[in-house]
Amino acid sequence: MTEDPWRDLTEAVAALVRAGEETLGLPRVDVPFELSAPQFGDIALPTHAYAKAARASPPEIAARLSEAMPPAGNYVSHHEPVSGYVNFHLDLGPFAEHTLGAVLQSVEGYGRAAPNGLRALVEHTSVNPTGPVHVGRARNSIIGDTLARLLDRTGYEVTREFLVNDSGRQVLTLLWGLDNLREKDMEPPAREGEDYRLVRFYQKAMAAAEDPAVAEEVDGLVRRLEDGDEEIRRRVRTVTKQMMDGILRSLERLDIAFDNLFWDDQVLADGSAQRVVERLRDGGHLEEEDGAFYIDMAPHGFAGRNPRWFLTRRDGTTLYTTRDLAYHLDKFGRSDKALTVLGEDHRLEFQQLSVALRLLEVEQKAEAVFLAFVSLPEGRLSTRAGRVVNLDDLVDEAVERALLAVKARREDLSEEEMGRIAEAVGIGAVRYNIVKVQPEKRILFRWDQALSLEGQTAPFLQYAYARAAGILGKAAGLDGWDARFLAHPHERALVKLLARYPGVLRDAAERRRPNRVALFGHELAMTFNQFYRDSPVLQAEEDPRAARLALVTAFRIVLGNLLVCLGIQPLEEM
RNA sequence: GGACUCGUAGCCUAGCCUGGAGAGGGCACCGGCCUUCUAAGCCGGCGAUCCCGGGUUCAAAUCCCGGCGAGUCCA
Repeated sequence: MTEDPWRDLTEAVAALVRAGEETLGLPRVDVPFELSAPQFGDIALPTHAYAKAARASPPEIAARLSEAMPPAGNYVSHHEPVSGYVNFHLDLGPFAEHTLGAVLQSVEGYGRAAPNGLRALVEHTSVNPTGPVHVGRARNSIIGDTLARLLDRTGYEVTREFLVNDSGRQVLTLLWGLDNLREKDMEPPAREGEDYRLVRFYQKAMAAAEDPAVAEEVDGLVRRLEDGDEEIRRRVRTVTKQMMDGILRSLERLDIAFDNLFWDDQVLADGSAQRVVERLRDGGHLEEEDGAFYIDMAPHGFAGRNPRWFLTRRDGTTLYTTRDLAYHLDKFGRSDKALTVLGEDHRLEFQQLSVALRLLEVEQKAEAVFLAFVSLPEGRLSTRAGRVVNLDDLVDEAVERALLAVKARREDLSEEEMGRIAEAVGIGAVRYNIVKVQPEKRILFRWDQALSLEGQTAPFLQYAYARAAGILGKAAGLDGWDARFLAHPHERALVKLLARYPGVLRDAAERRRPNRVALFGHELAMTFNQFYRDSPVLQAEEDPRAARLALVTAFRIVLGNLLVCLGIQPLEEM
């Protein structure tokens, strides 16, 4: 049984409405919705939908319906008709008791659904290992990691996976660079780490590959790898591993980690990529042109400039798409839900992949979340062109700014404590500023925006958490409390938000909108700040004090859970 | 040429799936609040043709159609 106090309330309201409908002989109408304006109560039912059947005006219906319903219900103190709506008012005492009780009992478990017995595989980041993580890639990592956390909380057994593309042209171009370019001809690396050392070879090699002779050599490497040349395979793996070390270390600092790295060359080595091509060919789904195989997508509703989806090149080598197809089949064998976080440039390809999976008569469907690009004022991010903002630099800068802020207000803390807080604030700010924006929305990267520490940001939430922790640290603990002593509008608002938290997580997970959690967190923290101003806790009379302490305790638990769900560290002080 | 995504105050953004009560938040700007639990905060003010046009509906930022602009893709 999963705790969800808000659902309990809406069900109680629905029960009243059902009773009223029955008495009046009205058809059943769903969805009581929540209110934006508190002066109208807590939950409202618009009655316009009844108008036709009742042959009456909404204000009349509202009046009759309110009259016909039982005057109160579970968690509902009363209701009244107001110009076409029935407004329900929650009975704050019992509802607060129910909500706070649920939070205090479940603690970290509050907002977490019971295991559903299903395995979810979340693939994210999966960039070509050709250079350090830049902010565009990091958007994928941050949103992917947050989605994984959300699915975990909605009951899935989650695996986080990174598809390492170690058999594509890009990586082989890098390998060519290592064989043919000299380090002493290059600028020193921008930072420490193998990824920063190697990316210079990649950039120069890509430039060199403009020359057809060089491109020809790279093609040769691609062919040798596909033909099973062990030496090439081993060397690619070595380079890729070095690069991945740097990439994973950058992400680790943001508390982003993977359960599994899937090495792309595996589907070549074990023959599964070739087998997929054969299966499609045997099924009669492939066409051929000069030895290259493709699926004609035109019958499947694709009408672009070129509706052919190629699986192999003329020389028989596979394309990225083919390997991805084989990889998906592998994923399906290991999971009940396979979700991939992709750049929006993969949209069409993903649809084509889905068609191919259908042709293969695979039952499970691939799911994807698409992200719009992050760009700089001077253009798209490009590792190849060196037009990037590296994640490491962004994080360093954020932590540095956070450190200045801590130093300015907390001279009492030790250097070490200030450093710890700055790290959590800086990293939190970076994650939050990225995750708060809806995935489909394009981001124009601006330093001041990415580094912002005020307003709708992680430190705003962390600060509210620290304030709550501060109060609780000074209180002796929680004995008996009576929720009926909560009465102030801000207390009511806070209880309602705490009650809604489990539903918000579920909704964010189902709709793949992690930004909703981030924005809900802001609302929660903002409401707490108002409560903090208006309702003194420690100095209050005994009964309100106990009730408010329970509220603050519950708030700290819920905001803490929310922050962890966003990969942001809650801070006891800041 | 075709397809998909986005368009909400000077700037950023929520709401759109599932249509309902003066379109919610943040930044910037102006004015207030630290002798009481941390001012990374709070309160007030300024600021919106919800891209444009049509349609559906008692009711449209939200649904449908047609434009326009931006982004992305079509070995």
